[in-house]
Amino acid sequence: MWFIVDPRSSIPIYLQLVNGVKEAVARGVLVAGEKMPSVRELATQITINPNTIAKAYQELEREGIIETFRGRGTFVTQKKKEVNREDGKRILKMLMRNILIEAYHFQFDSEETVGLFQEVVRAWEKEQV
Amino acid sequence: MWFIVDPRSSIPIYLQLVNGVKEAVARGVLVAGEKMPSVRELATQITINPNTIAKAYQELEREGIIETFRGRGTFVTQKKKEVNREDGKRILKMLMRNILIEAYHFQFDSEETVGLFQEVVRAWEKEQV
Amino acid sequence: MWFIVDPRSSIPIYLQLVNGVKEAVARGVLVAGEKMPSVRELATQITINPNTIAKAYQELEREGIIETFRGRGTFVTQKKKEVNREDGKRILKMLMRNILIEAYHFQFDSEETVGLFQEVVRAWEKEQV
Amino acid sequence: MWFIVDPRSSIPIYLQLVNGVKEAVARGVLVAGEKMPSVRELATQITINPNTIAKAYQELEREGIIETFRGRGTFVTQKKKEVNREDGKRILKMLMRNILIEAYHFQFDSEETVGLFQEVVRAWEKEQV
DNA sequence: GTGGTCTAGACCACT
DNA sequence: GTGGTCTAGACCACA
Repeated sequence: MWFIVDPRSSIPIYLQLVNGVKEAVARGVLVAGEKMPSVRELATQITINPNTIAKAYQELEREGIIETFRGRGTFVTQKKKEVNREDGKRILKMLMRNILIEAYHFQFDSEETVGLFQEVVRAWEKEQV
Repeated sequence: MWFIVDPRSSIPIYLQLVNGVKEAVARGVLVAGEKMPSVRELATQITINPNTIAKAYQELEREGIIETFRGRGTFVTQKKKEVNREDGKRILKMLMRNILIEAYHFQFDSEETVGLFQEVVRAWEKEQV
Repeated sequence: MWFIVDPRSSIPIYLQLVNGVKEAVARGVLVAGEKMPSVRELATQITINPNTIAKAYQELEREGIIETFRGRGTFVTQKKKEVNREDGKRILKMLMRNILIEAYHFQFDSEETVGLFQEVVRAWEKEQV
Repeated sequence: MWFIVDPRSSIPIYLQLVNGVKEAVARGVLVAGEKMPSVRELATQITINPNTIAKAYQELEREGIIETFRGRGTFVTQKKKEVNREDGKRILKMLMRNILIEAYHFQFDSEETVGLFQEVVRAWEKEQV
């Protein structure tokens, strides 16, 4: 299942859910148009308060990943959203820079780090549904 | 100076400080054995609550980046710390995976993402002091 | 047809219907005495839950826009309804005030906003059937 | 005071707060950089649950009207935010169109409606602090 | 049945 | 002291 939340993690539960859904969509586990479990359903399934689930869903809706239809439920967004790739590039670059900093302190040099990244990419591509 | 803290950012100020120092060390701006500014000094310099600086230093000490000698001050750690590279590998892989998820939602494919990473690495290497 | 309902919109579908009918009447597309499609008919035509259509018709009847004659169907109201213009004035003023607030946050000044309003009025008058 | 909320209104309390703050800012009652009352403070003052206030503040932050500084409080945004005036124009036009529809049903003709709008604008300008 | 709103009350991280 | 998160439990509007 794509929703494993660790209530003891320092990452807020609702964010774990948001990330989980984003990952599931990115991996193809959740496909466009697919119905999401209802707030209550998911809440009982993973024994999390419904309000917390709702908060996650609202955040996901703001990010354009899912959309809710009043009275009918919540669904993975159909149409590809418009993204600002320049913004994306800036954010990705920052994240990547952070990785290099972390890598340094774990005593990985640039070459090793690039190798590791390629390894992760290969694993990721195999995982795609 | 090597730290710019943005009080507007959603990242806690003390963490911005921690990251700033880690980056400065990684880039070679701060070198092993170098004296860090005192908490009080830094606090007035960047007009941040001293408690916040202290918390950042505490965290940096916990991570083994700096060390404090009572009465003498705080210094960038001399001896290379022992790190568990396996732990590091696990953490780096997770961060890299997250990048791939983010990249997907910004509509970057794997190839572009790898390219971007190599670009960032090259820029990083040039920046080294 | 004169109603386009967007199930994605945050405005409830039944209200979109109400507004659609009110607009059609105001524009002269629907004229006094004209027969409205039956709930059932409309429901299949625009694939909306009949209950939703019924709720919209109920609201329209409450507002005196349409009237139902049992066994004969639903019609756009014939006789001009009596309205409390003072109430109307109050409501319109409040709506207009809200527009000024929104305009401010979109960085339109009063003059521009009035100009825009006049533009909308001219467009509206041309649209009349 | 700029926070009068009617718990019996059909408009959600948190939205009434959002609109109230937007109005106060537009009128100049709240000025850039000014400190907002703390969530708890406002909650006790207007006897509304703190969570509800927090929700309103979060929405206002998303809209760029206010900004929060961790541990210090919430403030009216300093720098003018970048807005998409084209989007604004579209939204304002739609709101204005709705006014014309409402006006029709209250039996105001275009001329009267424009007159009323100008009246509201004049009153608005006088109200500015 | 679906999500949205609200309350009461608790705990925590940050400054 | 500040906002952020979470729970439990309730009520309501919408389809």
